[in-house]
Amino acid sequence: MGNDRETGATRTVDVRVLDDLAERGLLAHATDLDALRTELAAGPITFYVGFDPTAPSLHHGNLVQLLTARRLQQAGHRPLILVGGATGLIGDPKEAGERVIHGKEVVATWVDSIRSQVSRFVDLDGDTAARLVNNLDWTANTGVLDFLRDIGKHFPVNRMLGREVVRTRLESGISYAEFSYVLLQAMDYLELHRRYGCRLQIGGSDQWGNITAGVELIRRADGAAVHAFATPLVTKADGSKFGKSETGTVWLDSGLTSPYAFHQFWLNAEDAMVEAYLRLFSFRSVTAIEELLANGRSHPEAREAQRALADDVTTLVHGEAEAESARAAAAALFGHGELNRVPEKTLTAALRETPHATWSAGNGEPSVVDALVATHLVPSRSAGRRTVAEGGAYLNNQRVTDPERMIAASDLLHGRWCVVRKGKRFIAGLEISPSSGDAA
RNA sequence: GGCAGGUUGUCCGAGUGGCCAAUGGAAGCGGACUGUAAAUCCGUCGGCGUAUGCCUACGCAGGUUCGAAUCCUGCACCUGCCA
Repeated sequence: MGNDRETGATRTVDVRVLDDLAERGLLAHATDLDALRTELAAGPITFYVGFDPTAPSLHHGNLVQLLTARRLQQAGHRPLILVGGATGLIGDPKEAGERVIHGKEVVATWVDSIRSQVSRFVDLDGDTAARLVNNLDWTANTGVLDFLRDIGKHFPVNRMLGREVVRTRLESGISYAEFSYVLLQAMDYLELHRRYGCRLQIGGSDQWGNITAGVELIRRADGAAVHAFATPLVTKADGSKFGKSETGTVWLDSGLTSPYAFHQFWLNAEDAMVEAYLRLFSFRSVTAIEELLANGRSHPEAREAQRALADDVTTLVHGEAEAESARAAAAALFGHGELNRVPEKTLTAALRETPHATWSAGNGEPSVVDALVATHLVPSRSAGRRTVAEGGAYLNNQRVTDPERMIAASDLLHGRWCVVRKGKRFIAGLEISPSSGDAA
């Protein structure tokens, strides 16, 4: 990359960024690519990507756009990361139906948490420092008349009605608020274009309609030709949504999805898709990825590509230390050695990474079903009994077939832990704590 | 506006008075095989529960009946034909 941070002189840019993005499969839709390539090569440009606060955290799907912003920044361009304090109050229309509208205070707290979350993916200092923006700053004081005259006047309703989402929602119903969402997002681009000279918007392919609306608004309102491209929807090999059936949404917030669970998610990527995921989510070069896969083909059981993917993405999102802990925990728990040979310190650290619970010895010996329920591996005692009946329950990696099987002191590893497993890959720790105080 | 048909479990879709928590398919979950992958095969699959048990459920509200997803009445929504 041709930046010369040391001298602080006129920055140069990596002229190959766009080709790299294309090679990684990151360009699902785009406006005039040749024009964009020329402009990106000519010097640093300002671009933007936006996220609406619909939850306290972003999830793995948002990562594609976030990392694409990072790639563009590393290539010498200036990111504007928009967190939609205004658009989040309205809601982007989706096919499933009208969104639940959240309280303003709630959305405000989500804006805050997402702003801090987003910060770790871009560089906030230096020549190409990223800037965090909030569209509430320019919408909050916009009067409805000005909005309708300056923005609304540029939107033909017949065109708006032709949009795919709107068409499907005309059947089930769509509120005026959601119908108007596109105007807000288009206005964002216009505003960022005017304020910061923003000339490129990126986003997920589901945002493409909103994105092009902004490009068009800028053309109509300011007569300027700006750019946009959309990243693809990440899918599994069969075309279904990636990350849908695993244990719910894969959040970037470590309080919602633990680094261990996050690491496991990537580690379980399908063989057929792991190369595509590496291109999309890792910062390894495409040639390095190809080499990694070529080397792995002779011994796929080592799943080197999955490990690289899980390590890379976990490091990006949670940092090297957390990635290392997650990796070490998996090694200890999924290793083929005896669990009681795992040193106490390692075992404790590993189980602390997984879902874990404490059982007070004062409650008597827990049964296997108790352990499954306590660690939330199953939602109820019935489900726990069913799991045991199906042969899917393990205590310290030994299958348990009797639902009445009690966990005795002799079962405990290092006198306090037992490793509870459901199926092949769901592991949890149960710590038996001596009933402090009254007993003993 | 008139006539006809529909509304069933996470989804699709059978079921026309008791044997119905409801055939079948998909998804999910577990097992076998593997590699914490895919495919395949097997099992499981409303909730709770130690239980031959309890609760909730066949659009909504009533009714008939010992007994209703199934029959009757009203209401809501969807589909087709006619105006």
